[in-house]
Amino acid sequence: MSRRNYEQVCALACALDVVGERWTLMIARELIFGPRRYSDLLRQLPGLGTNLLAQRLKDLEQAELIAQRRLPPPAASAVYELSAKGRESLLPIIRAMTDLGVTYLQYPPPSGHFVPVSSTMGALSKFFQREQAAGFFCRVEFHTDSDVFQCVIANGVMTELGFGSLAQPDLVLEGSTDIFMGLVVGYESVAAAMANGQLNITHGDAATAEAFFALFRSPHHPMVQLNERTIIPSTNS
Amino acid sequence: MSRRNYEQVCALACALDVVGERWTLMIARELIFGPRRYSDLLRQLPGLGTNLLAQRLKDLEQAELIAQRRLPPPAASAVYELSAKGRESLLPIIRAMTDLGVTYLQYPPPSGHFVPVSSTMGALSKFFQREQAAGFFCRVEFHTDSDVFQCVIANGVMTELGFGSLAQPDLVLEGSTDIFMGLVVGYESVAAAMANGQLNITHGDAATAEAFFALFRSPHHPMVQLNERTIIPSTNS
DNA sequence: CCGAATCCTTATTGATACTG
DNA sequence: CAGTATCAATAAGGATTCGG
Repeated sequence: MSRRNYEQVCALACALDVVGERWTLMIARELIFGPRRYSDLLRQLPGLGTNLLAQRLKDLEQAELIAQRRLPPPAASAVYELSAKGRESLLPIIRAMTDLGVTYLQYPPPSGHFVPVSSTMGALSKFFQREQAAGFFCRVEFHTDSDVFQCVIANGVMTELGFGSLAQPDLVLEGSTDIFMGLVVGYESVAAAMANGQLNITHGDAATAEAFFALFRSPHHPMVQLNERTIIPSTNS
Repeated sequence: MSRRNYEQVCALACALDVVGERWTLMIARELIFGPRRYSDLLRQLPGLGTNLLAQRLKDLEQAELIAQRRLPPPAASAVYELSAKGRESLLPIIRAMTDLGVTYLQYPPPSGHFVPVSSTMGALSKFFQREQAAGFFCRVEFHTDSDVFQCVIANGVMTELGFGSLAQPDLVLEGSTDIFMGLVVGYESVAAAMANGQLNITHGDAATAEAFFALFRSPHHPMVQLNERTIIPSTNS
């Protein structure tokens, strides 16, 4: 009852036999910024059935690309994380894929589309403009309904990007992944999002937030075009 | 009737919506070394139904990753080729994938596995050891049942790798893709393959062929291990 | 609640036959 | 040769259930 595979003497075919099935690379993406639980994965991947997730995790574990780690009691929960091999071999694939994918990304997205946390974090990484950030220091904590993540810029370099909270944040933001993504790609402005009530600054001030999000930009047409539209503050939900 | 897609605001998801379906990247691989006809693709991708090939080609063309070109009469046949965007965005993906895939490649392959021409050519590219080739010059032409391809090493650098014949070859080899692949990864020796009748040297001599294939090696365990087995010339079919 | 396993429906695929 | 049309086999999606 082996999985369907290409049965070719070909490195690409072998790779696709391992990570080419639906959802496999999406699951790997979810693990890039840190270990995640089964239910985290399920929540961040709408449409993925629980049976398939279990299957894919097993396949990835057997391929030694991820590992299951059982947290010490009393946590009593297991987390999945990328193995060293997984990080080394999957990250280049995902990087090359996202380079292609951004050329098809539309913003704003068709309604009903989901904005995963890890995609928002990926945008922070991919759209960061180092040249704009020279000498900049900022420790930012993001809070969504279900996740807390952090981004640290130290002397113009992004030194931290991952889950969890910060000891001494300069800025603590509360909002949905939609809003955070909109701010990163430049579709949304801090002022408008605060006026909407979609963005809450728990710690720090709006000026710091403006300065932080100014460090990011998508180089692609759809977003540049939409960026201009933000001159007129929009009230879209 | 739109294709199933992930419906996420995520560059990886967008990329997978475009090239993540079964066979899509395999078709792209077939176009790396030059334009190919519909029937070439079908022949090199056993198991791919003709309806699916037609569908995938349409999808890739719509995504502007490939283009259909109609050859001038009297050829009267159409070929598919990678577009500039296709080459720029798909080659990094395929490269990253093959880096993963070689770690799972087994040699010799389970029986019934197919050795595509483009995979053999890919092996020539991937396993070429520049350090071993310093000052080497060699123009090699390969003939299989259905294809002719060439590889030129000039002053230790691989300058040509693609379909078609050479004006002044130093070496012309006739054999199956299986044999060529075995020679490239070091599983098969020129002497044994000639003795078997599986390799025919139409032009040039065995010594040149030995010197040429000595330029290649797979760095991975399965092949290294098997390489040692070739000390005992095998008679496997 | 977490981490699956089981059923059942729907969508995609693979193989074959057929057409301009 | 370059596809379309058809249909059976398979895999994915969704709801529900079950054991720690």
